Amino acid sequence: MVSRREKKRANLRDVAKAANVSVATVSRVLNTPGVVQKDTLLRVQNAIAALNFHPSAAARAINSGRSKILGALIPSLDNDIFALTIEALENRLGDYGFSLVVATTAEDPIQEARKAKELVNIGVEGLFLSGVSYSADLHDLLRRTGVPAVAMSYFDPDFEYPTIGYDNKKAAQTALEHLVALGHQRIAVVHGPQTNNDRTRARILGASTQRADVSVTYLETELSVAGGAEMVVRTLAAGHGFDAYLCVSDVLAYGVLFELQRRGIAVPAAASVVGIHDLPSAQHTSPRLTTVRLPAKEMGTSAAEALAEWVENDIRPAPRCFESVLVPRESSVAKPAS
Amino acid sequence: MVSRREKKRANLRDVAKAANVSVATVSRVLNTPGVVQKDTLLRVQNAIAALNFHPSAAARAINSGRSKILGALIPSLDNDIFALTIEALENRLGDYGFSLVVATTAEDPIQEARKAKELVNIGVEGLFLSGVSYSADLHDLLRRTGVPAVAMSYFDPDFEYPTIGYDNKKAAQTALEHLVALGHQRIAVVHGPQTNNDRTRARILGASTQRADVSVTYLETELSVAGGAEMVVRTLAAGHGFDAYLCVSDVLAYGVLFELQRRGIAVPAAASVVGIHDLPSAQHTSPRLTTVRLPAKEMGTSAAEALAEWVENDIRPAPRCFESVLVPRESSVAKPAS
DNA sequence: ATGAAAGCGCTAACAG
DNA sequence: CTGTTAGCGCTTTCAT
Repeated sequence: MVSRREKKRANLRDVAKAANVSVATVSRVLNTPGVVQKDTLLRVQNAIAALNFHPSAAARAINSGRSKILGALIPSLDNDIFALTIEALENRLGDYGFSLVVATTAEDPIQEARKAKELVNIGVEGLFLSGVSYSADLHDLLRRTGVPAVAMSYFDPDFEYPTIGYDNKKAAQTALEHLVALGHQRIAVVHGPQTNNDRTRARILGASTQRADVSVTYLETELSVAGGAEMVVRTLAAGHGFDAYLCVSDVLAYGVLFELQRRGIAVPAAASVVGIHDLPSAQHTSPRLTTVRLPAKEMGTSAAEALAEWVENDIRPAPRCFESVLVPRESSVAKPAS
Repeated sequence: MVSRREKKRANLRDVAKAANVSVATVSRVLNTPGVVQKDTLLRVQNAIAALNFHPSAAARAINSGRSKILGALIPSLDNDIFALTIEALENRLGDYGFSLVVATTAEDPIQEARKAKELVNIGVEGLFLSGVSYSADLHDLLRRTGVPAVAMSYFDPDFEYPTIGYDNKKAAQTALEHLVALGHQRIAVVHGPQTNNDRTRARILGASTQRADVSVTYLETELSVAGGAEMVVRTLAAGHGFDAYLCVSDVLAYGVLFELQRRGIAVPAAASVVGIHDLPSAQHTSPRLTTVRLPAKEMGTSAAEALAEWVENDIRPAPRCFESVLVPRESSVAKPAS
């Protein structure tokens, strides 16, 4: 194996020498090509190509104070929930010349703060947060360093940082109202851990009703397909009989749907199931999943633009709320008169 | 809003001044604390804390030539297939002090080469590749720059770069043999696009048999749940009658399973379905999905260690092949005698 | 329009 | 054990 330091990369000086100009000129053709004479420009560009020169990002960063790197703090990649958003972020950021470094936090504030610090230390110019509940440590870090940050997946115009997300409470409300309108009265709300998860808490808040003839039972489990399945096993064992399951995430809904079917409980005939998110596969389950669509991709794209503009042009983005919309499909149906 | 450039970050010199030592000493307490005297050490550390000093990654990189950043080129985050691996990569890399920047390529060699170049330009010290088929451009880039790279999701001990993955052909073979052993004779092999995807090609190769009494039909579709579903719609419309569907990825299997059920074709009674991968949710579908387990997480962890060691200690990792194992579940069953 | 030269924040000899 | 001093590769005045 050849050593990987065989021939060192060409640098500004090399190019300057080759093109018979000063390093300053080379730097100019790189950054402000407009101000250099046509023929020198060409000569330098040729030298650059010939030497296969690529400016060192580090050296550039040290001078300009710009790393062109943004960081994203996300709970997990374990499920599709964030993957779509991350992909959208990365794609849009590319257009702005930013790279994205991803750090997972497992929804743990300690880890979140630690990873945030690492990101700042490697020089990220901005941060994407998931939700608005973060530790005092993270808060301090952001204040001290002044690193711009936008929070995604949540909307709160009063939050310290711009939020680009959706109204989680309303989304859950929409789902619940759908179920109530369908005549369901004993409703199970299946959700993930509330600790450190403001999205979940907001959705739980939304999944409630004043109506006396409707009972809502809140069931906490792991935020995963497995968690949803396990919840069904547990409620059935406890003898609960629910008309409908409102799952605060599609991932949970999948688990609930599958497990109900496995137990011979027909969906939607014997129980309705609705989710929140509208993951790509929600329209392919059998029956297809009724859910409230959260525009993960659009949100990612928008957040990317917002933070890029902020970092690049110092224009602080306005908070933005994407609408969530009910997508009625076959997993929910009117309760048969009993 | 306060400007984010209010008070400039403290630097080495500031700390040196505050601690009444030279910059070299400060640098030492940062890198080789062992060699500096106890009390000076303390003094410097206090100054560091007091000034809230954080070394500049860029400056460090420019000197040491080390960015402590690794890049990953992956086809997509759209489905769970790579998400688990990425998460494992990121987690393990953290232990080595490396950050991970993720770039998606949409399985397009042009994009792959472009993103690889970007990654190299921002100074990544190593690259994670997905599979072993990459463009001449990428190849050149790697040769020229000498950036270490490991290829994941594929095993080929003769590949130019170390591969850390699994035997895709064998995995498909395992799945097919399972189906054949069950007595199935008309088998549909559902797969994603072969173009630029060596994993898919290898699996297709594996999903074949010499037996004259078994017919295998290859069906190409989009690599997604939607693709699997659409395939079923198409084959049914064409009047095909298959005993079993061998889906070269769980994602496809989900789509096939769901769509068959929607059409009233009972799985496994009327048709068996098997996948490859064993995604976390495969054990929760109804019926649970028979699949061949590919250890995505372990592979990610291992690849992280391999590349970290290579970059850090210049020890080129040996190729590594993880075993795939059949996980028989309820979606496949012996063909009823007809 | 171009060049000379002074750094950016840090590491790494080399002295002491 | 600690300080001095060169750079690393680039951007940026300030001259010319």
